[in-house]
Amino acid sequence: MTSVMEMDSKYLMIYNDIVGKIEKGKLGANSKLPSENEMMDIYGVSRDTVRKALNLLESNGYIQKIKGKGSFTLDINRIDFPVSGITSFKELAKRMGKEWKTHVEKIEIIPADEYLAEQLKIEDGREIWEVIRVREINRRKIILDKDYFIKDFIPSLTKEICQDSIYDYLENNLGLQISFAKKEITVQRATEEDRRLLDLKNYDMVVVVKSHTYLDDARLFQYTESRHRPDKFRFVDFARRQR
Amino acid sequence: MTSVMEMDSKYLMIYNDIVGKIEKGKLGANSKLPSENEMMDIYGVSRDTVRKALNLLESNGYIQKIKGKGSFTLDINRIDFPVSGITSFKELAKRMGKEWKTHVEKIEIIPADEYLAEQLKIEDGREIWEVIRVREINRRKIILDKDYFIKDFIPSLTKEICQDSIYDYLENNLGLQISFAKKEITVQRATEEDRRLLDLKNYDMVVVVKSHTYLDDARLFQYTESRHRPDKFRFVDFARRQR
DNA sequence: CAGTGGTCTAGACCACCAA
DNA sequence: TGGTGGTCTAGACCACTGG
Repeated sequence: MTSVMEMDSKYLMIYNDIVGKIEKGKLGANSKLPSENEMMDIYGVSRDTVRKALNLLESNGYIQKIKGKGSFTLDINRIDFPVSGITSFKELAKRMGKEWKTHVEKIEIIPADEYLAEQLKIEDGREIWEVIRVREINRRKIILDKDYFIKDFIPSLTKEICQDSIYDYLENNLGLQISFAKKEITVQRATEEDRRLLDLKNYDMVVVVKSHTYLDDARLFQYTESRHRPDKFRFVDFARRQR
Repeated sequence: MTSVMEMDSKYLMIYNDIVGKIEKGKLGANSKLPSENEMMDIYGVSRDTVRKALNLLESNGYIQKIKGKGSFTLDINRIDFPVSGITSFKELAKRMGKEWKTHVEKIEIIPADEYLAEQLKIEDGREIWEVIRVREINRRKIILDKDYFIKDFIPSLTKEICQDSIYDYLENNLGLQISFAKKEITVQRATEEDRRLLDLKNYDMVVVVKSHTYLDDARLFQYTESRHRPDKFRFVDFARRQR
């Protein structure tokens, strides 16, 4: 209904400005950024605001701050497919610039069985959406996505929405704010369903990414199993050492 | 030489205090934390210091802050094997409380070949340490770790160090500060070496985790390939949605 | 409405680094 | 030594939640 007012804060504007410069190559690898004091003048903000932007850049792997020396861009190749984080297939595919397609195999309201009820932390038999989609990249069916949403959050769901992006619909039409997810990556024997729906070649295993996704107010609303052909799976992560 | 003075800052003390309460179960799932104003009194610090602690808790998946309502603990099961982040096998094994053992297959100084030179961003032929270790858990050889360190950072290396924890040695004896890493997870066909050194049963694939690890001052010093038996591999991640 | 977290400011002192 | 980032403070205004 109401369009979300996108009022970016100052520190986010600085963050986005520098991210842009890094990704567009205006700031090469290992460049020294202006000091925090200089940035105060450049952007006309307080030091704390500058620091908020720099901390975000650091925790997202764009820069490294070194006490007494300054902040430096990292030469990590951030362009290459950071599956880490919460990103919809559509967002990802767009970034990769590959030819892609989604086949919607099933959209149905079902009562939660024991397993799904436990995953979604609801009572047995509560109504949930089951959405099964096959992702095709470069004309090969490579990913099988099985999504389960608690019905209460999503009154209606159409094939068009599922073919485009469900996250897009949730965030821009229903006003739901997706906030965080817990993910688990394992490797399993392929099921009959995997073999039927995917182009598995002669592989007998699939990579399974299970996600529990939560809203802004910490309510769990989605459980997903994303099943990938092993040779086409790649997960890139940036991690900082915990002291 | 000099023992590192561990002077924790105020916000880290608050962070650790709350992490402890959550992990010891003193703060159950979905508990409401005191408000930021209350915490100022409780800990006798300024609001900004409280907020730094809370932001750390939030980005590490311990709590969720909700505007106008408060901060709440998440019921995410943080005990279960968070392979995410940078953690040595020893640290991990200790946490899991399983029976484990490390077999050191090889410690050698070799000249970097073309591939390793590229991975470590050094010239061909520069001296590097090659350390090959097999990790045994519950009497099964499950992980093959192939580590490569730039020799300049590590003058000497012994079997004892490799059997214990190289990270421990680097941080506590050489005074090197490990800071961040870029990781990539893929699945590959098992090599002859994998089959020879691991108990692969009848699996013909392995999960390969490649890491580039960097020091505090953003210098790359390590490249690692960690090769896992597929059924024993599990990677758990906590991710926040990027706005 | 009072209380909450989100942002921003101005100023202070410290530890580290390079010259 | 002067410049850098790291921590901490006190105060301000805002937007959002609840009763």
